Amino acid sequence: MVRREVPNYVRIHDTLKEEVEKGIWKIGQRLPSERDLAERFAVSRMTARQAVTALAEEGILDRRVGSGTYVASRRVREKMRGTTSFTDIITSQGKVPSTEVLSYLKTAPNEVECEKLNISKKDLIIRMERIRYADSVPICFEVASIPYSLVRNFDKRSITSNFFKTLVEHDYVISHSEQVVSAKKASTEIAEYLKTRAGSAILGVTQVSYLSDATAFEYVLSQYVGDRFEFYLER
Amino acid sequence: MVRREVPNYVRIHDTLKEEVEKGIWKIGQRLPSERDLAERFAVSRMTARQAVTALAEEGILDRRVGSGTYVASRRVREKMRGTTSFTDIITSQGKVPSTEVLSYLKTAPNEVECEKLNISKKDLIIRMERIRYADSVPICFEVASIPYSLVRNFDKRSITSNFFKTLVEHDYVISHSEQVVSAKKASTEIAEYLKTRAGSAILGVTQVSYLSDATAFEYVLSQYVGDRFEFYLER
DNA sequence: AAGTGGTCTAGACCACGGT
DNA sequence: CCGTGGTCTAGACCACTTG
Repeated sequence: MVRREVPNYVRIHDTLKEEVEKGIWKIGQRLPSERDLAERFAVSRMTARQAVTALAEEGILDRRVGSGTYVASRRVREKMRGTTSFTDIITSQGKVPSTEVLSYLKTAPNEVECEKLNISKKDLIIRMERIRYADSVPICFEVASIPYSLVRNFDKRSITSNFFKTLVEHDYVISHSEQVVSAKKASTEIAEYLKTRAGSAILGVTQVSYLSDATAFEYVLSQYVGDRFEFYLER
Repeated sequence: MVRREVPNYVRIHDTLKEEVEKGIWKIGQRLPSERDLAERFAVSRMTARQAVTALAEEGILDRRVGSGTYVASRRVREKMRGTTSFTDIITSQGKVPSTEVLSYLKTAPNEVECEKLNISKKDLIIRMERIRYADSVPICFEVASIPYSLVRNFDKRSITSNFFKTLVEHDYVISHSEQVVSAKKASTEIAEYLKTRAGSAILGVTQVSYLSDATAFEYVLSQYVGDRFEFYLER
């Protein structure tokens, strides 16, 4: 066996996923059987199967016993992704997302930030306030806090825009996030930022995101204008 | 091979899960290796592995390469369960949940109900309005709609209380649900039901639940008092 | 060095669906 | 009937941790 950096089943998974995205396999179309895929990739059926299993769990493929494996509908595929990023959600609605950075500070963490990020009061954080827009309409005000130790060597732009992507490019492995969703009323300050009235309904989301070693790398407090945004979830 | 109703790996999964719940394997304790489990259940390692894989994906077990498979912490296990039922959430906060049924009708569906439940205007539904309490404090007003065809042979009580359990007992297989979460303000009527002020913040959740054959079996519109309830999610 | 989980093989039999 | 996915076997080698 040749020395591999990536397991065969991951390679097959990625290849098939790419082929579905490129439209080589159309929605609803039947893929080659597991036996044929095994032959194509020169692996055993169990290995090909492991790749297909992952794709089916991601909602990209749909298995039917006795019939075959099919490309799942786009609707199912998008649903399976679950709550996606702000950028993705706005884009999928045919609108143009944008972000205004109101502030960007290197500072000492407050008590909530210490607790959520599991750091000490002596540590430092980057704290930034942003407003997110869809077609120039303000949708969300958010405060993001990031341990400074993690981003010491990053430039500002790689933190303020697509921070997740930056982390991945530096070989950090993002694991999961916890969210708490609640409803409240807009404060005068927030209402002004979001061009709505004080006391209007706000959807509040606090999110803590973790790396694979269980380090909390970001704590975000978001406030969405109630009548301009809603979350879709599936379980 | 003996005729099986249940695959071996499911049987092994269920047995191990039960043993973890009973405390036969304590939190943090190492389980027998996959090879030992295979021997114990008289199956191949791949089959034992399939059971352990499922348990690891459920967050019940924690695999460590080169070390072993361990019982995950309760915290992880509970988080993995994701948003649980109202009853579970309230109970876990040490409060007593209760439900008041305001109305229970067999009636024609409105347009939203037809769309969400994928039925025709000629079909009938059961529609019920309920208020849910934690320690006698109103938390939520909800309207639930269920296709009548599905519950023709059920008595009222088996529908109004723990409907999901009733379905399972009648061999229906519940698959998944879709939810949309939003924030709005309380109407005068809802505020009265929930003993709060008109215009106070409300967390709105609409949920459509599906059986394994993709039949929608329940559409629920819930309105939670914003300052008495919040949702926890993990992805 | 010994044991663990991660990956993989080259087969096999089954129930189910009709591509 | 024939091909499909679902399940299963009895091995194997690897990289990793050290119970």
